[in-house]
Amino acid sequence: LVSWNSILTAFAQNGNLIDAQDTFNQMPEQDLISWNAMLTAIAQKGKMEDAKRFFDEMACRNLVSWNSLISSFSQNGHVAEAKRLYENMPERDQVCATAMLTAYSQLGNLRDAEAVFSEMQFQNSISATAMLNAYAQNGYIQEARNVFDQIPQKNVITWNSMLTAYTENENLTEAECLFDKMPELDLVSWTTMLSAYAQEGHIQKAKRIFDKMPEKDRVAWTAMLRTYALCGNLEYARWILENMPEWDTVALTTMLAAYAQSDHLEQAECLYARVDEKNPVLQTAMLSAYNINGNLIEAKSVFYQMDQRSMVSWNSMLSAYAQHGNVEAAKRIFDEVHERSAVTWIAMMSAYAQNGHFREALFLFREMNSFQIFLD
RNA sequence: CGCUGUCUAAUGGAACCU
Repeated sequence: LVSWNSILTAFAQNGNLIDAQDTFNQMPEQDLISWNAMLTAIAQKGKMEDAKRFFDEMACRNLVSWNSLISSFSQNGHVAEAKRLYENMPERDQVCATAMLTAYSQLGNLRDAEAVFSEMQFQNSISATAMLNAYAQNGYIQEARNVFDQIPQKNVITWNSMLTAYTENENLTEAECLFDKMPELDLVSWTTMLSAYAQEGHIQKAKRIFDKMPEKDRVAWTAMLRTYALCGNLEYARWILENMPEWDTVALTTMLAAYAQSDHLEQAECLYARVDEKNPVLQTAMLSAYNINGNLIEAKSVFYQMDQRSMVSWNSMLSAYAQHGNVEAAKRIFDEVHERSAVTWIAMMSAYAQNGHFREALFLFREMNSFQIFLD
């Protein structure tokens, strides 16, 4: 049973829902762990209606079942639903409280995050770190630091969180100071520091960090690639790409964007052609590379080749039409798209504004507020 | 009897608008 559950979990973590489902159906017996693993697999895919139905069908549930469902709701942006479940739970533990805390924080709702934290029966270092991040992400560095100082057992994640608190708030001096004091450095610590230097334009320092790293993963390589891209050194950026052990979508999109933003569309095309497996994210990156350079025809061609058109690709097409003065086409996309983010709304508003339709832009702005779309 | 393994919460890189 344990091995069956391991297989099930492995599929779930790869996002392979079909195989996970097969495994679940084929195993000789299922225990609560199997049900929970299956629930998580469905929910992580964002199929929240299915997840809820599965949850309701479960013969018995434990805290993990509840926590899994609640975390998934909040991670998929349905914080209100997560909150409803949270308040109806038979009992609560630190896991779901921490998940709610993070959800509130990401909505900018620091009050509720604080409330959840202080109502917790036992605060552990994970929940405290989540609170630290909540303060930091909403701009309260000193409060974050206070939480940090009060955590008795700090692990690498705690230290990394404080490091990010400083770098995200552009306090490089404090970040450096903290970095030097850290008892242990992992990939995240190094990469955080590297990106901080990159953001401030300290290319040499970033490179020095990169060279000092005892080991590097794809994230570190991509961060270094991005560093060179940001300062317009495309050759070094490409060199990094060619030397990284394994390419992934993020590395490739970073390189494509770098080419597109500096008028090297041919290079972008060339790199794109070299990739065998073109996934929707990569296609979207190439599409917007064309759009940045005003090539609506090629952008459309990529767009129509895609079998899954993500919201990001729709947004890109919308603003491409707007740039060409075709407000009607932009509006058509806006109306027909089945999912909108804040970016969609802003893109449509500026489509109106850039083409002189100020009244429509204002109307849309009011409509957006009534839909409770919040800007980051 | 004890221990170990399988499910849920905290930190780093990219593409769409401003």
